[in-house]
Amino acid sequence: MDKSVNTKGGVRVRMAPSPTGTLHVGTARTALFNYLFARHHKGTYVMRIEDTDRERSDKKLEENITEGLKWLGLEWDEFYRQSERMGVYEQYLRKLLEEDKAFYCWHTKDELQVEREKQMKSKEAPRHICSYRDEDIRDEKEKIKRSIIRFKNNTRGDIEFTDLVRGKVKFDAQNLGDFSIARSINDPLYNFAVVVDDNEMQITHVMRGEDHISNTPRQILILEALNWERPQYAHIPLLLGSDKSKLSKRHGATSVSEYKDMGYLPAAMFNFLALLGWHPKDDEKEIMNKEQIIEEFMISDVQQSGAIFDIEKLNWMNANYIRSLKLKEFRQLCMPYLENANLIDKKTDNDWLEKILGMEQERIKKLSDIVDAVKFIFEDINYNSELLIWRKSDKKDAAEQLRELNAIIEKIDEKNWNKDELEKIIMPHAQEKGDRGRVLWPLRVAVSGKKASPGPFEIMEVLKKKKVLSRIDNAIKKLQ
RNA sequence: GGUCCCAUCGUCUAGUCCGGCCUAGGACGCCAGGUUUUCAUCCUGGUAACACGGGUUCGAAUCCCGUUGGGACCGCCA
Repeated sequence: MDKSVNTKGGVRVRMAPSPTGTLHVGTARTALFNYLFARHHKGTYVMRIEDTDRERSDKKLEENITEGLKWLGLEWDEFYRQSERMGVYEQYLRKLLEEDKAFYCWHTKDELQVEREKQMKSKEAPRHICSYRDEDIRDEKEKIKRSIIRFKNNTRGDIEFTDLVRGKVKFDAQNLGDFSIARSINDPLYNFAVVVDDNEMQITHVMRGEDHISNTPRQILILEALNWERPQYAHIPLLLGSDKSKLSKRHGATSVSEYKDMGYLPAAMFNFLALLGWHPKDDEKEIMNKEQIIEEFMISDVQQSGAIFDIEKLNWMNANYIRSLKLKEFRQLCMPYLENANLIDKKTDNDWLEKILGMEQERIKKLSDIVDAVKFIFEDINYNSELLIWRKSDKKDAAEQLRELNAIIEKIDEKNWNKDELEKIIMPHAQEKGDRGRVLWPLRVAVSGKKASPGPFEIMEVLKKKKVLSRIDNAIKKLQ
């Protein structure tokens, strides 16, 4: 199996999304592999919007795709839109027609459907070998209007190509039939537009999802009819859902924009997606930045089987990236979520906010988690009084500890109100009791209202004296 | 149904091309322990896989054949 990559003369790759849906994470991963390959080989990365289907293409979706790709950091070197290149396709379509390598077919959709079903029933390969393939209707305007253009497939035997991730792959050309290449002379179909563009844009390596593998022989036939050179192909395995079928809506979020909104960081997504189907030579380090990944990426190391999109690992990775954020960056990233939840507004003090966020930075997995995590600081808390009781103690003791704390805290000057000072005063007191939990647990629950939270002193600092005292009062009341 | 692709822990994978270093390594998850008032972090340890059957060979996760299983595609979508 020859999987050697020919990069002589510089590589040119393309990503070719179709604006008929939002940017799917699977598409993003394929785009990422193209990007990695281009950057690794210091080649050119072309972005081409495949919007030949005018009815289904949508500018809004195109924007969702380009925004998503940019967000991930996959910046391109050249940009094209197929809808703006219709003249180019027409030129080559005419050429094929003139050379009798393509023809008009006026079978109706219904006729084709019936034919297909019949073939499937009789265990044949579904294909259309057109009975009109040798008719010349050049001058019959009406008939042309009802026709589509098909490729006249006279090839016998196998079409073989070497796939960079799979090795040799071959298809029987006969099974392809006279496949369609255009709706009309100025309305090309996918397979045709791709071949023309890949040639015009001098694409050296076609790297796309495995679901395109069966299009490859058709594209090879077209390109050979036009006497063009073949690019090298690499079919990337699909991204799968937990049931091992192609990742789709029913498995959960599939759009890059959804993950962005949930608060996954682009660097984490980049890293995670790169590791799905590819692995660096060095086993140990999986947290890698863009430069390291580009440096180590080899298309020949790409896995041949599909990879399941495992949200658990993404969460772990994202938490990792969140933790490594500078506090200020973290604050800026969190603010939209907090504003949205009406927890903060333009007047909220940034230093104070950073203290709050700093408590939770290493506890959350994605930015949107921050809202629930810090809500207790901003809003009144509500909890069951049972929660106040330390596991080795009882209700009476909890109330007693809180009363003692109240007296101590009352005396602390607001000027010295910070977590270090608070700890310096309260810790020795807790230590005296022999079991720090007896004091610290009820205190922490009283100020947080939660079973699990940051430490009491940090919380007290941001809550300020007045609120702390009132929360402790409340807790004591709850215990009566 | 036809064609093509794939097959190592639950998941992502290393090892496969060039058979022995593999009593199969790493990461996520999970479990246990340590640190901590709790949670998270951090540290230590553990759990768990070569789909099956034949062959080739002194020796197979690795090569060959078959079986089984899974997936993708089969449009006047891309």
